[in-house]
Amino acid sequence: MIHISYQDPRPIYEQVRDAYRQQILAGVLAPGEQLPSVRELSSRLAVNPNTIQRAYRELEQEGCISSVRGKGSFVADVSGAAEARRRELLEQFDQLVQELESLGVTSEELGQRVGGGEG
Amino acid sequence: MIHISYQDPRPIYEQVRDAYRQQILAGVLAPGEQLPSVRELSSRLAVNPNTIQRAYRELEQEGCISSVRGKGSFVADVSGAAEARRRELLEQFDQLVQELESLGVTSEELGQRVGGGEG
DNA sequence: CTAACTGTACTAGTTAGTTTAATACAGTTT
DNA sequence: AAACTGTATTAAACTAACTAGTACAGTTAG
Repeated sequence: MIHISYQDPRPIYEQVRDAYRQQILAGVLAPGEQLPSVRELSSRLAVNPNTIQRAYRELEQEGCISSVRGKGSFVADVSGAAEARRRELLEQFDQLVQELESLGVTSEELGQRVGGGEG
Repeated sequence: MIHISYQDPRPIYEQVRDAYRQQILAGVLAPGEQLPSVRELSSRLAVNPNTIQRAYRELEQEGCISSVRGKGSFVADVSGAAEARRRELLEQFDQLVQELESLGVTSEELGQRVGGGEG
């Protein structure tokens, strides 16, 4: 299940969309697996069905899910969407590295940080 | 000078605030240096003075600038603000690394990426 | 002191985005 | 036929961002 927070400044539909995208692209939810229906999820999260529908619509446009009238919404085959997301995050990564280095953080320090506990 | 974009979904005051914060903490603008006045910058960017004032107010709260009634706004001594910003960006960095690794990007790949052209 | 600059505060109105609400239609399944 | 599914539409409420106008307070140059 996913959670939403009213403390989070992001709109609800973005929280729902981002939470499912993360789980789907990470493989937590397998291709073909069914998502809760628009009405059921809106009821569980105590928000309006339109809010959930917007999240699902954007997930479908991204290629993360496939919605079929009368049947439901299902996790899609996401190789393409995963690659697009990877590129997007790597771009953010490069920008972040650049700003951190302008603040005096060294490449070595960042390298150790991604390495975890290897060196 | 800084630029704003009406294509950018971020509010104008955030664009102004973030642009100056970046330049100030990177040392592009030296401590003591005077910023354009609220009225002058609002005129140059063709936005309302209130919008600029909000950006300046937040920069002052962050410790990046110091505003004095009647005199103007000046770049502050930013060692504290820089350290706070560094911590903030490193937290974002860690989250980004975690999400990238959940997409199958390896630590090695990210390490090479921060290193630039060293390997 | 006056004029022209500076930051700051306040109120009001507009606009855009988010969310809710209610309703309706279309396809699937039992 | 009934109960589920996604989808579309319209209206309203609410909030944040932005604009507009005005006013006040401190500084500086004449």
